[in-house]
Amino acid sequence: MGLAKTEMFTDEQNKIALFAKVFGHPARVSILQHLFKIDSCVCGDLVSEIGLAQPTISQHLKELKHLGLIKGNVEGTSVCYCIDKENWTAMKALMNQFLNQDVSLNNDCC
Amino acid sequence: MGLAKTEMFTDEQNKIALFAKVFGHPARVSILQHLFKIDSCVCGDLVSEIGLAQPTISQHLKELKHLGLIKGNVEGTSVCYCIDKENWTAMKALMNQFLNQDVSLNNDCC
DNA sequence: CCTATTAATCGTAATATTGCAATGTACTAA
DNA sequence: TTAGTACATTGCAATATTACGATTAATAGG
Repeated sequence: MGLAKTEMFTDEQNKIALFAKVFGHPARVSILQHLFKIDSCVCGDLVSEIGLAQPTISQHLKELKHLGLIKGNVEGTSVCYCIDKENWTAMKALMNQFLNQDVSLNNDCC
Repeated sequence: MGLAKTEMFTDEQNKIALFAKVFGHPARVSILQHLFKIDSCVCGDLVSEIGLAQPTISQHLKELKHLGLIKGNVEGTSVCYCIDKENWTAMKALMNQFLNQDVSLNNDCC
């Protein structure tokens, strides 16, 4: 199928999965790290920095933008992309809640 | 293609992507949350709890196990799955490092 | 206007993921 | 031994993802 049955899960579970999915490709991890590092960016930089073809980078940027994690505005012939701080912070809170579930329980059956 | 070019990224980036990918499906998020909640589990519980077919759950468990996030031992006819605390903690550290990148920079170009 | 530059979009091939029916395996109980 | 239970594996159909060449759209500079 290749189609997740999202209707049987909670909104929270689906939201966590959506964010995680976008981090599930090293190119997008790399793009985000680069945006944090240089704190302002254009697409061209990313193409030479990362080494994938321009349409491929553009597509990854689109996915990140679609989830609201980055935003971009046109600056002449190039586009300036950067992290959307507000949405990043909200995403971080959601993910931390999931990741920081209490691990110190007594499930010593394994 | 459908094939990520992992060789052009750092080990860290690939590792983050691998963990994120496994969280990129709501069924696996749900399984992990359930394992945390009841703090000991068998597969049958999950099948009735989550509502996907038994082979599907089994496959998701396999992926979680492959990354070391859960472990399971056979208990008679059933299998007891639970969170692998040590690996979970290590994964958490890696993901937090990625998620907690400093957001308070002055990228006010956007 | 014409041309160069930059990035988005389209189209498509290769591969991966999801889900499940059918089947297999391993153990338990009678 | 036989039957039942619990889970894993196999095989396959439907769909999604990744990557990129070719093209398009938008802007800048002459």
